[in-house]
Amino acid sequence: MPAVTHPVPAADARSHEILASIRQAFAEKGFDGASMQDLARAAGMSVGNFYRYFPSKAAIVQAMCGYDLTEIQGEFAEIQTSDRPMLSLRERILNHFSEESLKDGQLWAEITAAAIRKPEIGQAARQMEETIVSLLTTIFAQATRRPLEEARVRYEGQCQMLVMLVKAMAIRTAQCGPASPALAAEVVAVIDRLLAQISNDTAEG
Amino acid sequence: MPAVTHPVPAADARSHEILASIRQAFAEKGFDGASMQDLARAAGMSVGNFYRYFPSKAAIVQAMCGYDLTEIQGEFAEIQTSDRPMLSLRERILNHFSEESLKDGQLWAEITAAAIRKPEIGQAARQMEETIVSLLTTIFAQATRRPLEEARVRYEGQCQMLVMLVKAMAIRTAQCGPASPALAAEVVAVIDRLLAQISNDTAEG
DNA sequence: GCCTTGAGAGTGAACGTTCATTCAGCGGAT
DNA sequence: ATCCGCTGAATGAACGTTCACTCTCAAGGC
Repeated sequence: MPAVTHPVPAADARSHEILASIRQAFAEKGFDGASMQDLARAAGMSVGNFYRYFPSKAAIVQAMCGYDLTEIQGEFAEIQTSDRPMLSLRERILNHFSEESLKDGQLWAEITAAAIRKPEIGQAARQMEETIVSLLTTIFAQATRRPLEEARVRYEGQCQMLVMLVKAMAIRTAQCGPASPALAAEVVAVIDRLLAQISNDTAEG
Repeated sequence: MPAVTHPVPAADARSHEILASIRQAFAEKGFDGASMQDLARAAGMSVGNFYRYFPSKAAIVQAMCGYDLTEIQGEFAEIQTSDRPMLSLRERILNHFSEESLKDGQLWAEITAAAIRKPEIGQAARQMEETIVSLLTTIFAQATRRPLEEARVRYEGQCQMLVMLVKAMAIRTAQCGPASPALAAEVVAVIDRLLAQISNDTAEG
């Protein structure tokens, strides 16, 4: 197995399976609310064996972040190879609002709260956001035909705004149910304005 | 004492004192992370006595929401009686970004996570948001000289967007530290556009 | 003046439960 | 015979909650 530079290796298939099966239990009970017994039961194994995979709850969250991150990187790879990356990006973002985000929002609410309390988790969560910002930047650089470094400083605010908005919507959906059409329209308008602003900001004209 | 219609009376002075003194401890340890012993110690009293004021952790959060809500209602009252309510509102919103929001963001991250898990807390949190939306609506109705009912349906999306943005920024600040100037500029731009849009939407021209 | 009363604020030990964590031991493969 | 993946009972600490108790003090009878 190649040594990974991530803070948590956890890349093996079994860990992924376990992570997938405890995801819901973890989201429903929260970081402190979910006991190791709960999680082991959700994973369908004994407590002792569970400890062989995740020595602490923080490790679970870190691994979960890593897991989600690779998924997101895959999504971005698809976006980048599509023929209209900016449109494809928009579509994926809006997709996050309509479906499945109930579970995701709950999980992210928990992770966010835990990230503020536990430094190790905070680091993982922050690294996740930074990576997403970086992936967005790559797409924006491509779309505007600007060097990556220039795009980084030029679109920093927009990237962070996008990440914050998507996360806020996911959490809000988990808390209040699907957004009202009025709110959805407002959010889409902000996102569209933001993306259009970047699309019209190409180098050389 | 007059009967209050709020779900949680908790309006007496001693409860307020206790709430203020456990606020930080609660935010730092989280809903499940903070034990009743922790909270009693933070309040400077014995466990037994603490239970006389708050029979459960959910009751603490509910009372905390009620407490914050009256504070916010006071703020809105000041805004409403100022000579330029829309400007005053803008100022107050931006104020929330610069200062003190570290502690508030942490607390709100905790409350949000807990709100998804525990229905009683979810109700309190949702009621809080609804009240704020309602207060915003009142100001917007006044500024546009429209009847309240019309303003309610007309500005629903904008109000919810504002609440979501302010909360997201507070939580983000607690997690990542003060926002970069680029992000701050982006958020302020969205808010200004939103407020300007409403200011220019007066009835009769 | 002085004693009695009782209600309100406060205490902290005690209860049974659940927690994170460990580890002696199990069956099946080699 | 020996490894290996796995089990689940065991451990002590910490948990939420209760309760018998003390302290303080104002009211009221004598």
